[in-house]
Amino acid sequence: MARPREFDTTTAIESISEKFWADGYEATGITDLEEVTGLARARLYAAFGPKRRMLHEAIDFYLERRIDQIFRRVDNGGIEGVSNFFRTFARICSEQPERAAMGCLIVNSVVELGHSDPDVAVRAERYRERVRGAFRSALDRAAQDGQIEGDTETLVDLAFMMLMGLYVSVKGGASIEEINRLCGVAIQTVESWQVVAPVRSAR
Amino acid sequence: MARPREFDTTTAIESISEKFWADGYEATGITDLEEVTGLARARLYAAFGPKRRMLHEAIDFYLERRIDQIFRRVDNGGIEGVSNFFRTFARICSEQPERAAMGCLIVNSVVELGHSDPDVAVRAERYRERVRGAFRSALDRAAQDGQIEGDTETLVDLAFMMLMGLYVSVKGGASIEEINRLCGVAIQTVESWQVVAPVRSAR
DNA sequence: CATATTCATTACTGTTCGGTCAATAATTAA
DNA sequence: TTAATTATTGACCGAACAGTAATGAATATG
Repeated sequence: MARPREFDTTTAIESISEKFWADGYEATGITDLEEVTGLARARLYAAFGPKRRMLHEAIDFYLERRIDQIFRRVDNGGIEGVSNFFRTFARICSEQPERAAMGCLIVNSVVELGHSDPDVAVRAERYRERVRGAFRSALDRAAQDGQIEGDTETLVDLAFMMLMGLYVSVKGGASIEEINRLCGVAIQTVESWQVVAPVRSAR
Repeated sequence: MARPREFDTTTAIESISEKFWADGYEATGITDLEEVTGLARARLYAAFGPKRRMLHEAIDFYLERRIDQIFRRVDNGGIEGVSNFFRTFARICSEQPERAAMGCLIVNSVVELGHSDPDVAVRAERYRERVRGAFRSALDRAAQDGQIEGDTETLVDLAFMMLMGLYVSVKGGASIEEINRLCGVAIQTVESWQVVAPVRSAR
């Protein structure tokens, strides 16, 4: 081999990821990516390929370094794993409102680009399965412990839909009060799944 | 006044609305709008102003002619009003999969553009209140009829989050089976709110 | 030390973008 | 009939777009 690269591709992708995350795919120009990375466009193209590839790499980074980390705390966490996730969601909205208002890079990308780009679609599927998988394993554990009864998959569906509702809401600029209320409903819903006694609990 | 306009602005806006709806704001060029309307760009600009205004008009059309119509069937509809809404959602996904995959123009716009554009934000708020208002009035009626007990607003929140979850899912290219399952969960959830007897019902 | 290979830099490509303008046509009010 | 007003037309901006070619600098291996 020859001359080594003078910048770290991972930190570059991290910056790119943040930009796409904050502004969306079409609204982000290569010039913007030059700014946030401090790299000339030719360097970006040489390292990552065309703009779409940059998005794909950005999503991969986001999946590995954000989503996976967050949902590791949900995995096998029982009812609390899921409810605490929504608690954390609310907390972040309070503590870092700007960041929270960015929503989720993958949800944003999917809604903006639809399912026409197969490379985005496959990553969206990976995301979906990571998130749902975390909910599922947490609730399976809960079922195993006798914490809940009934069909786990239904509860996974519900948790997933509620999460998407939250992402759409924060992107729409919902107030912190509203987000807190929605998260409260989500938490309350999740906790209502818990069997408190030998007798089935009410809503 | 003077020379009358040779085209109907409403049908033009309808076409524009469909294009933004299908492809998103940034991905839609004025050239695309010329195509779908059959009008030269200068005519579009003269009639509607800049591109952003065209989106605003498109959203207004969408609000009045799509959203309002759909949710009129939910207003004061009781539990059935809400559950039937989700049933209709599932049916449309089966019957018109392409159209269903477009999701919701306003959700799409909000997720793509965020809350930075105040003219989009105010329309998003109007949308939110129309949708939630329909759910609320339906559930208020249900409470009035003794069909449900407990806090209506919580149920409105839940219905809204589930709907957003569905919109994100269809945009992400979820299979018809998956959509049917998610709608089933939504319907099941809504129906679980119903008090079946003098005794409180289980989940 | 030579050279092959990769990287960095700068300038630049052609295209498409949103938006406008001047000229002409059509209409109504006076 | 004329003056005023508005709509249509087609060409036309400058700017921003994604992407590239060419040159020079750095380094690993022979």
